[in-house]
Amino acid sequence: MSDLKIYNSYSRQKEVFTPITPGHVGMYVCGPTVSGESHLGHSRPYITFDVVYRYLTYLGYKVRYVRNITDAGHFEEEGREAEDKISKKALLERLEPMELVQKYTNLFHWAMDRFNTIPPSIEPTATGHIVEQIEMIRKLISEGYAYEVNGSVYFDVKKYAANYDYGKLSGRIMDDLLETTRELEGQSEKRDLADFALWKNAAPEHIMRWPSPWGVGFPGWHIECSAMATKYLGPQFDIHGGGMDLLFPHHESEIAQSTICNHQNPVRYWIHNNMITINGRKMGKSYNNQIMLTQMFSGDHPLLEKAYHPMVIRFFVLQTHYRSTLDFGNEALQASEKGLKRLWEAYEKLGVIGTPAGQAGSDLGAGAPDIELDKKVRRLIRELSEFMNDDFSTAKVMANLFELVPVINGIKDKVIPVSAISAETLDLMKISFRVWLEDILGLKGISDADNQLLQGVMDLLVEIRKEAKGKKDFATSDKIRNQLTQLGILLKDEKDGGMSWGLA
RNA sequence: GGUCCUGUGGCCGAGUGGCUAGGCAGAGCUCUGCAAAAGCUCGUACAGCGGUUCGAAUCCGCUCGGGACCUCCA
Repeated sequence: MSDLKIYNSYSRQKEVFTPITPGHVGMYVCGPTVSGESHLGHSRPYITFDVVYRYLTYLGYKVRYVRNITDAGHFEEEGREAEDKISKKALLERLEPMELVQKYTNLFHWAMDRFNTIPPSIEPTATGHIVEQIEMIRKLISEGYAYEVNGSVYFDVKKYAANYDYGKLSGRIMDDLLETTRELEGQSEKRDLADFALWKNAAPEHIMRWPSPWGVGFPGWHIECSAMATKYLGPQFDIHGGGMDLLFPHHESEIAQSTICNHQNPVRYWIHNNMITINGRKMGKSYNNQIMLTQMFSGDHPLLEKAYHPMVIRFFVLQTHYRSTLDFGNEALQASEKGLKRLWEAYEKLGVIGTPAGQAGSDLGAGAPDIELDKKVRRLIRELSEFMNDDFSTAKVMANLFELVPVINGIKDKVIPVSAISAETLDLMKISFRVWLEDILGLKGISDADNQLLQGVMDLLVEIRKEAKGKKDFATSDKIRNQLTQLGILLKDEKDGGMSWGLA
């Protein structure tokens, strides 16, 4: 169906993508833990996999995209009581646990919408799949790979490692794991330090709790993904994505659980995105260096020089390869902002080239065809697919789109005659920009000027200014432009006598 | 300590051994009533030291620096 190559974290090499069921793709991506507000770091996986989803769809695959909401809260915070993060905070904020979870889920959805990410096909919650998780744990016990102690159930990693390749995904060596695993609460009841919890007995103060065959408790962190992925995508599916920080232990454990339960390796292609760093360090709770998305959008954070539009962040993320780290910085963000504006304006100009509105039509025939230019344009467009097929190289895709910008501006400003490129090439450019910019990269313009009323008022002002300019009444024309500038509206004179405007 | 990744011009970043990625900032020029925008031109960067090679940012070794995971984590 395509020549798409994906870097598979499991094999550590690029592999040609071949779906299990021809024409269909099952993709699971680890979603957010909604015990708190999403920060800038969270934008990376969801934007990355949104583009993966969009591209697979563009290639013609019918994709079932499953992304979970972790709302059951996790535990085992070192040194503390086995207290659920969510329930603890709930007490502080005097909210019901589910009320809190709902609040952050809504906030997450709001941010994802602003990023223009397409909602997943299914967005299952951990709390909504307690039954499935319990069922899976039962199965693991009956298979002999899990054991119960004091109302908790653990996965027997040592036994699994003896028969399967535990640690392959994360490059871990079993012997090292046994030595380097830290002392954690509840460790004593495990048979081995490397074992992980499938079900935890809930202490009395623990608010989130469900009855189970082993008593009242709550599910372990890794089991939800295995249970929900199996339920909606089957015992083996095509793509599993998530942040690199989830490689171990989360994804390694998922493989172990699912393999025992379903008797096959659950995932064909593992895709992991790299981290967003700030001053070279990963953004994360433990580092206390996070900038929340609400703060990014509002500019309300000491590290932010200004507010950044969600599309600027999306652009920023896509300008680098998903497997590289991306370093946060005001200068870099502002570069993205200007870059996006330039690209988007060129895209809008492209839309009217060759039409009566954009070109007078009189000088359309002027100038000889520029074979070289035509070839260059076609090459740049052809390469877009090649780059994307090479493990989603969005950075290169954008570089090529930028190389087309001077061509578009040149034609618009009549530095390059329209006739330099063939009508077919012009059409190809128009279609390509729409498909790549909007459909695949999922970008949108930043300007909020889609207001009918404002549009009408601006048309009027532009009209008056044109008249003033015609009479060489520069006092009036400058007044209009300067006053608008103060209001945050940039008015620009075009080469062809027209005027364009946009919000600064 | 173990495993792994990484070090590119002012900033962010592509880079498959030989063919100036790209964006932003900066400089000059053109266009323009002025401005903005736009167009053209410019910086010869690859942590350091060795090695392999006709040729290395790209492969190997060492040194120095940064980071990730091993604990919740996108």
